[in-house]
Formats: sequence, structure tokens, C-alpha cells
Amino acid sequence: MATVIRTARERARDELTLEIKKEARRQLAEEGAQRLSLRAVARELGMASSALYRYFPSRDELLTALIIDAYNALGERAEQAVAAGPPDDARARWHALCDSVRAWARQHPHEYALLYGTPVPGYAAPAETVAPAARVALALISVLRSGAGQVQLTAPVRPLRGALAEQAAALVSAVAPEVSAGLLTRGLVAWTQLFGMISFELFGHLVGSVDPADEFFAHTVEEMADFLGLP
Amino acid sequence: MATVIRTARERARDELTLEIKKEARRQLAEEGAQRLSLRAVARELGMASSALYRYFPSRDELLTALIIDAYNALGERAEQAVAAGPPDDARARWHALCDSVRAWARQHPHEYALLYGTPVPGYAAPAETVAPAARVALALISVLRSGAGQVQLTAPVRPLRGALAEQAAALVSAVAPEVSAGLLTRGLVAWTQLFGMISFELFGHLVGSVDPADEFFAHTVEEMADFLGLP
DNA sequence: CTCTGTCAAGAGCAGTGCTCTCGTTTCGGT
DNA sequence: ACCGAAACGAGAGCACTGCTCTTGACAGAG
Repeated sequence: MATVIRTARERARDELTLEIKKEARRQLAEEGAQRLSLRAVARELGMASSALYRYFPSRDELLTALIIDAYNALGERAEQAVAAGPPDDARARWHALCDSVRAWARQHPHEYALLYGTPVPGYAAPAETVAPAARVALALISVLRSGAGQVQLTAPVRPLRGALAEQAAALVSAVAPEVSAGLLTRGLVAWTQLFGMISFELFGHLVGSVDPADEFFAHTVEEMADFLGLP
Repeated sequence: MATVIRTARERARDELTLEIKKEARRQLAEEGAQRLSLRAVARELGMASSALYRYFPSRDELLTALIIDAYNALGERAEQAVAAGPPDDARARWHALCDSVRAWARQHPHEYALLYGTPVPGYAAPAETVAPAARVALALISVLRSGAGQVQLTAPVRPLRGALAEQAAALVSAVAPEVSAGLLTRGLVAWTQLFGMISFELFGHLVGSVDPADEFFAHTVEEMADFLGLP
């Protein structure tokens, strides 16, 4: 196969592409996306800045590559956390999922900000990013599915009206046939709550109220598990 | 008073300061904070870029001024929405609060991103920003206080452990003496949920699931009202 | 009227993303 | 084995950016 018998040129190209992403990721982790500079990457790699354009057509493309890698890293971590939890304990899996996402975010704050912070102006997420981006959400849904049969809601879900009913039904039939539309909607609420809380913690909005946020986070995850009716 | 009898110089200075902020806000609203350029502001005002530094010592200082203005605009809008609601209907006030925040965010997406998106690298929020930033949270707490007596929780609040118990107690005694620590903690959960949901909507994370988000937002606000036990 | 502090403007520095050109190297087909 | 085409790295250069420093003009206070 052509993918196995590669010319020296192709091997060098692939290696350099990885090297560029590695150095870019290093600068991203240290300084943030805003200060990620193509020239600085080139300088660190000992090459001319113009040479980088043979590998990434623009700075945005390089950032997109980093975004995809970050989504996959976070998604993989979340999937592993869910898979490692006891199969019959949806609540434990929910905790594992939330903890893993928060831990990753705290370990990679700039990458988290790149994914869930302010989008780059005039930047439309390319189609290649949506699948990696969906992994965390799908992990959350897999938790709901694993506990779908034994869900015990303390309060009944308010009826879904109009467009929301259709959206929820479409999602149910697409990714979670054994979950009710009401429970899936609660999953969406918990999803936005999780990332809202993590963003507030990382972006400094909890300073002065519940910072450090470890116990607030643990408590909230538990309360949201109740909200989801997880057994 | 010296603030009334102002020299022509002082008046010109104040006017130009406002003019600069106005033009900067215009560019911010159009292009986002990332692309806000001091030189472009100066160009638009017909002055040299170096002259701007007599009014704002750096780009960050100008951004800080815009941040404070934005926090105040959002805070004022939220306070008015709460105040305009029926005094004896905490649930209606909660809806008004959430709707006003979302409406402002959708009308001023770049300013919202400046407040709740990725913080600028190496930028520590100056002390002048914390009071304006707290206004929305205080408006939320005022809703909790107005309904504190008649709260009916569908599920009891999980016990607060360790540091969280202390943090919640400190907040209660500082800003909401008639609210229980458990309810206030739920308020914090709803607070992070609200901004998480709005951020996801504005930053494009709801595309493909519940976009447009109007009905999802309304539904979630109602469910969170139940979560808070609002009458 | 003089003197002092404020002001706008211009030049300049160091940095950015990106483009174009120019030799050189490498690869695939003949 | 050769030769043209494609890929490559380097360099110069463009149009920007935030920011600093100097220079000369002007307004306000004594």
C-alpha cells in the first residue's frame, strides 16, 4: 500500500507536521491561543516562517488541527472514564465523566479555552471538528442510556413544547432510542451546567464565592445526578 | 466645585475619552475584542495613534473600561428586569432575569464574549471590575430572597460538606441572611447553568442539537425554577 | 507676559500573518 | 539513466499591530 511504502519525502513531511503541531501545542499550553505565533514556532524549530505555510495554509488551519486534537483528547478521556466505571452504576459513571472533564480542563486550561471559550472571530468550525466535539456529549448520553431503565425522577419533567419537542425527538431517535425525550432534555441541561461551571471556575468567575471549587463541583455533580434521576 | 467649573481642556479631555470608548465599542461590537485595534480607532477619529495613549495607557486599559461598561449595562438590564417583575412572584422574576440576560447577550455577543469568554492572557481583572461583575449575581440572589419564605423544594438539598458549607455560610451572612445555605448553593448551580447555556448558544455548541434554542432556553429556565423551588 | 504642564503628531522599534520569488532537492515516468 | 514536474526551504517584502520617544505647539496659572 502507498500508505506503508512511503517515500523519504512523505515521511519527513509527516514528521515535520507532527513536530510543528507539538511545538504549537507547547506554546498554546504556555501562552494561550492568542499569543500562539507562527513565527515563534518556526523560530523554535529552526526554520523560516514561510516554510510553515507548506504544512499549514494559515494560522487558523493550524489552530483547527490543535482544536481537533484537543477535542479528541478530552473525548477519549471522558469515554475512558465512563467505560472504567461500574456498568450497572449510572451515578458512579456520571461522577466519573464530570470529574474527568473537569480534571482535563484544569490540566489544559488554554486548550479548554480554545474549545469552549470565545470562538475566533470570523472562524466557522470546519466539519471535521464536529465529530470529535460530539464525543463528550455522546459519553454523557451513554451514561443516560446505561441508567435509562431505572431512572427515578424526583420531579416530573415539564412537557416539551413546539420546536424543543421535535429537536428532542430527533436526538432520541438518532442517538438514544431507549431514553425518553424528557430525560434527554435534562441531559442537555446537565451538559450545559457542567461546562458552565467549569468555564466559570477556569475563567475566574467563582473567585470570591466558591473558590476553590472542588467541593462545590462535587456537590453540584451529585445534585445534577438527582436532577437526572440516576439510580 | 471643580467638577462643575471645568476648563476647556478638561472638557475636551472628557469628551475625547468618551469618543474613544464609543468608537472602540463600535469596533468591538462589529469585529470582536480580538480585532479591536487602537490604530483603527485613532484612524476613525482622525488622530494619531500615539495620541490615544494620553487617554488610555494601554490597549488592555481600554478593554478594561469597555468591560466595566459592559458589566454595568448587563447588570442594569438584569436589575431592571427583576424590579419590573411582580414583587410577589419569584418565579416570574426568575424568568425575567434569565430572559433579560440572554437577550442582552444575543444583542451584544462580542461584549458578552469579552465578559464570559476566554480571558485575555496575562490579564488579571482589576478590582474595579468585581463590583459591576457582581450585579447579575446579586440580582439572582434578590430573586431568591423575594421567594425565600415560600420555597418548596421537590427534592431536599444534599448536605453541604467541608469548605462548601463554610463558603455558602459566608455568602449567606454577607448578602442573603434570609436564605438558607442549601438554597443559595442551588442558586449558584442555576447561575452557572444559565451562563453555560447562553455561552453554548452564542459560541455555537448547540448547533446540531437544540438550535434555535429559544424553546430549550424557556424550558430549562422553568426546570431550574423548579430546581430552586420557586413558588 | 512668562513659564510650565498638556497635548497631538511623527518617526521608529519589534513583532505579527502572509505572499512571492528564487534556487535546490526529490520523485515518478519515460 | 535521464528529465521534467512537483515539492521544498530560505529570504525579502507588504501591510499591519501595540507601544515608545522626541519634537514642537498651545492653553492655563502665576
